[in-house]
Amino acid sequence: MPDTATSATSAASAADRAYAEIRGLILAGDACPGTPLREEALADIVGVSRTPIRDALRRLEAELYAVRTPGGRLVVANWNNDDVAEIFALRAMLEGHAAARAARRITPAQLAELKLCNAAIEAAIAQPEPDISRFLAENRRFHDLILSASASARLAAMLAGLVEQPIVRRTATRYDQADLARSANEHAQLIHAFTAHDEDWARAVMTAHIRRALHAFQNATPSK
Amino acid sequence: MPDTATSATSAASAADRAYAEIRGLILAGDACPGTPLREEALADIVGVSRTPIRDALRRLEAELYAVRTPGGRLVVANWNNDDVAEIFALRAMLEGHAAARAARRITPAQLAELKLCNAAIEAAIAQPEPDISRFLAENRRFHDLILSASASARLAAMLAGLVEQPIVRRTATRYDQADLARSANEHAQLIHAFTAHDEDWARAVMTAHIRRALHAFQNATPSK
DNA sequence: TCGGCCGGTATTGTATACAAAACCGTGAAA
DNA sequence: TTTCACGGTTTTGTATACAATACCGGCCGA
Repeated sequence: MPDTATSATSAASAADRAYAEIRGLILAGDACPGTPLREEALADIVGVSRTPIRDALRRLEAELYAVRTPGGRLVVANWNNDDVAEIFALRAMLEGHAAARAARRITPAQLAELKLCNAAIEAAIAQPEPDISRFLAENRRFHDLILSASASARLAAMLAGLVEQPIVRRTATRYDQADLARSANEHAQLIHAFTAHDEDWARAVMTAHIRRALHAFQNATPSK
Repeated sequence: MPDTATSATSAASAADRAYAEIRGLILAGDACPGTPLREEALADIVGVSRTPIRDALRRLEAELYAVRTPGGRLVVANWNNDDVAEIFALRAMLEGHAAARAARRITPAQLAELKLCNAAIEAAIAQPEPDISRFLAENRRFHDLILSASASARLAAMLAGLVEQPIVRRTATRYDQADLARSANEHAQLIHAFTAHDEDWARAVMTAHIRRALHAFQNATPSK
């Protein structure tokens, strides 16, 4: 079962591989909250020296996958439901902002690409047995296209650490066919807003799109 | 002439000092946009080895002070007026969100501290010759207090790389006495909103507070 | 004259060695 | 019994050496 998050084990720098692998350990639950992240131990696991491990840990710390104890040690962070809700709230704000910017700047070529992308999404979910992996890949591409149309490197950097593919997956796997169709429909609405270059419309649709995902996610993970 | 941004040269890790020093070089204009940031050269300047320099550069890259060329080299980023406007827009959103969260969670003790802080601000600007340095220090503390009352580590992390003290300084030094008073008045309004635990009010006042700062900044730096 | 190969040089990526500091168990004194 | 100090051990911080790769000049052929 290939996992989009934990793969990418080759053809990148050692630091990138270390980042992906350690992140995978955390997200898979192999390293539960509070587990110390010791550089040498991780170096053994990943098969590289401490230097790229440190690099990876700095990134994970910046994205709050790890937190620093008063003494300077790193441990796996504990994400409660509130943290996840906060991530969705921030995503809603920032992606809403991205959509607003994109509405003003999007080019006909980008718009065409967006339409093709959503067509692919509709194709993936139209079948009796929806292709969730393809839905996820194309969904991600859809949001990335908007982000690049928004032309703000800063926004892209801030969102990079916020879009947790495993969370998106957990949300999407709980979507029934109607939910998936609703998602594609919201994308279509976004395309209309972009075509009209209507910033407010685009922002509102995107915000609603993501806030709906939050509640779908919360229904998928009821108590804890 | 002590500068709040470039000082802090002691009693911290070498990586922290390197970060502060390199950041200072960029913000002071000693390293103009496009200048390559070579690790060894910076190591000589700061007086440490390449290891903490790399650490500092990774942070500066994450905060978009530096950008990476296709080949993996770092150069000083070029911030145009649009970038600065985007920073203010993001700050307005995120600090607005922080204010909303704080309105729900703030404790009486935190509220009292906030009142004291704004009293200090009012004292600093009430004189015929306003104490801008003190205004800046207390203003920063005011915003930090709200951030901590919002109780979101993620929000704090995202805002950390966004609040450019030199930009704030450039804005404040152009404020006349009426502007400074208006700023303190907006803080007072925030305190009222917090006292009433009115999220929407707090968010609106904070958003307005920061968007006004944007325009004050743009008036201070007209063309370029 | 121009475009593409090709080698030296500069620069970053990674590994390792050493220094400094934090953790933790032990034991003695109150 | 509790608290505090101490020393060994573990862990991170920094420096340095080496490897890999990108840059840039010149040279050659068209």
